[in-house]
Amino acid sequence: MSNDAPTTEPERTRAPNIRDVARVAGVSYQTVSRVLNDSPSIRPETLARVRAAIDELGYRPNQAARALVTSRSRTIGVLASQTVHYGPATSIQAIEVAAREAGYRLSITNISSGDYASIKSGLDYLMSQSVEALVVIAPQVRVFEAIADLQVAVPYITLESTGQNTQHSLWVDQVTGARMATRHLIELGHEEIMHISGPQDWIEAEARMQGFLRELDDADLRTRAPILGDWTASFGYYAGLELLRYRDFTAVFCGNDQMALGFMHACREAGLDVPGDISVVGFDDIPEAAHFAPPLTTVRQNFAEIGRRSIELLLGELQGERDLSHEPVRPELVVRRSTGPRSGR
Amino acid sequence: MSNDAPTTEPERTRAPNIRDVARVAGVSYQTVSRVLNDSPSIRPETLARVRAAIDELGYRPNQAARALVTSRSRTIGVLASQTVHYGPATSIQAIEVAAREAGYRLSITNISSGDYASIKSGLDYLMSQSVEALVVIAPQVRVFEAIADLQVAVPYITLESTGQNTQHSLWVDQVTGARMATRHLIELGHEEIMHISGPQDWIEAEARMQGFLRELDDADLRTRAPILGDWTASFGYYAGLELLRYRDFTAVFCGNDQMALGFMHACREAGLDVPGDISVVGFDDIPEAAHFAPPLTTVRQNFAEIGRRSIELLLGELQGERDLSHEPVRPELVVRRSTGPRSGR
DNA sequence: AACGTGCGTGTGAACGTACACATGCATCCC
DNA sequence: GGGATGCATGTGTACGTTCACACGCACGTT
Repeated sequence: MSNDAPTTEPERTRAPNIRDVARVAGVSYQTVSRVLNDSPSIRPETLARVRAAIDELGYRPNQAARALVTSRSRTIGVLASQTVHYGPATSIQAIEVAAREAGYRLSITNISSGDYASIKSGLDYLMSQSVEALVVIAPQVRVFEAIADLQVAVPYITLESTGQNTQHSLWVDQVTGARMATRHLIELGHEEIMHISGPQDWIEAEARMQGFLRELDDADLRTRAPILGDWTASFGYYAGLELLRYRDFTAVFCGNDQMALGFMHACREAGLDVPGDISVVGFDDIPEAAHFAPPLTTVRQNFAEIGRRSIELLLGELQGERDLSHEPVRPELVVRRSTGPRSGR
Repeated sequence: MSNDAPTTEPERTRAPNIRDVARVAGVSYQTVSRVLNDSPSIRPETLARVRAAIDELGYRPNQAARALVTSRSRTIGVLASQTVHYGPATSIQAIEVAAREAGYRLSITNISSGDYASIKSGLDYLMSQSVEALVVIAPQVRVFEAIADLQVAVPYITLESTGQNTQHSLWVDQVTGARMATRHLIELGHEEIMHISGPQDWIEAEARMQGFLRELDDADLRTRAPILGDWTASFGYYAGLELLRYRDFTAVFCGNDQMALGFMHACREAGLDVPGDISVVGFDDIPEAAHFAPPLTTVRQNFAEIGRRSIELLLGELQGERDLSHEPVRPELVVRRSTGPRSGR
């Protein structure tokens, strides 16, 4: 049956072993193991022989076996919820780069919904992979319950904060960011300001809303109930169509850039000028925001920085450092052309 | 030093074993194993006892040990390159959902750059994780060399195609999509059409460019050298500023929606109306495209569908199916308001 | 000359699980 | 009524690796 050309094909039945390598190199398997783990005490000559054998056989260490005996997977778990979004995706990218540089890999799992079972299942999977540390980019409130319930035994960090779990959190100060955005509008003379928020069970959405409300409060301006959206441009559009029927406001602070885009679309359709008639501020500063019509004033979050630092902290904790002092990352207001002084209506 | 409250903390030294569970349940470890693997022949009573023991100990099967002995990881590897982009991210999301439903998990690795070493390293990692199948969403040309060189022994599928490796590819027909976009412009009377393309080593970019050129050729229209961009809105903007100094064209086909956004921004700054003075078509139909100014005519790709089907095919192949007949997915032209008849200049 | 010391290397165990096989027991058929 | 059959469960072994320890050897020291 073996119609294959009778080349040097070595009976492809099973992947080469550490012992196979040892046999070829003429050493014991332990010596091979030492080579793999960069042991210092090994003769250069032996090292070369082993390396040659590895190449010859195309040997690749079996991670499962290694993980089994060491209980170290050299893997960092990521629990995410919306990897399609620009922010999380950017953070994850930075996390991967930082992890890779430290010799770690990522195991990413998405939770399908924000409910408890889904979160627990995702966390469960990561723990059973024996990840050594955990980054949580699933900004739903229930995540914290799940982490507590499962008695997560590895260092972990969440990329958002409810303000209570600061020890294990690293976050862009959303409240401050929202206040900056709101103050900017106030300083331009706006007094009737709307807020289109994200979903209520998102920590960021809640924080941005709080910042908005507090800043208005401090300025003794009327606060009005924010609209609860879903982060999409479409929602911003339809919310805009609705809101603009009354036009009892001169500025809008949107929970993210996409909703701001949709809202500005609605403004155009209603024949209103941004910023002439209505000022709009977004949040996130996605790369496209600079090219909206008009270019969007927004609050920049350094997602990559957050990702990098989370790995830095986690790695430190893995090496026994206990001093996890970290401050919230300050966001930055980027003023473009979607905001202007209140029109003299 | 242990200042912890002396609660019922159960000597946290090591995670519970399959044998620990067996001891508690009063059965052999093999019986526990059977419960874990849904073996049919087990008494309901025993089953319940084992389940109870599992819950009591908080036992979680060790995936590394399991993978070691079975050589099955129940994991599908994903080699990606730009998970920040909407398309890949959407596909990955769909892949994860489909994989999860089939009891599989994902191991995603990003290649840091398009060079061979980076691709090989990523592929290497996935293979050493003993993934059972592979989805490649890294649309760089060199990926195919790497797959061949490493003699990837598991079923794999690439989410793009060079036209030669159709057996292992599942793809949206980019050429047809580009032709549809171009024909749309031609039918509107445009004769001088520019193309702002993606990077040359991206398979999609190349295919879209080919479609564009062929359609122009079929219509006996003048073809001109496409601009090679980098997919970003900023590139579209600066390319637009440059191109509009001459204005020797009346329509632009952009390689993706982001570049189209940037280009339209440049048009506004140059005081040109879209579509009055210049028609613009994008590619991808990202969710924001419907809210651009003006809403963008573009070519929709069903990224989620592609993701779903890739898992379907892979799972079929894992179960021995050899008939991997699959057709390229047809894209769809979405006409919005960024295109119009050629102005009578 | 005997001895500790360090280096380079080898031997036995262990990690936690699944598979092949063996066992005890009840049931069925001729 | 005795052997074949099926069910529920238990025993040995293997997967590929690392860790703790043991070993032999060439040093330099006392």
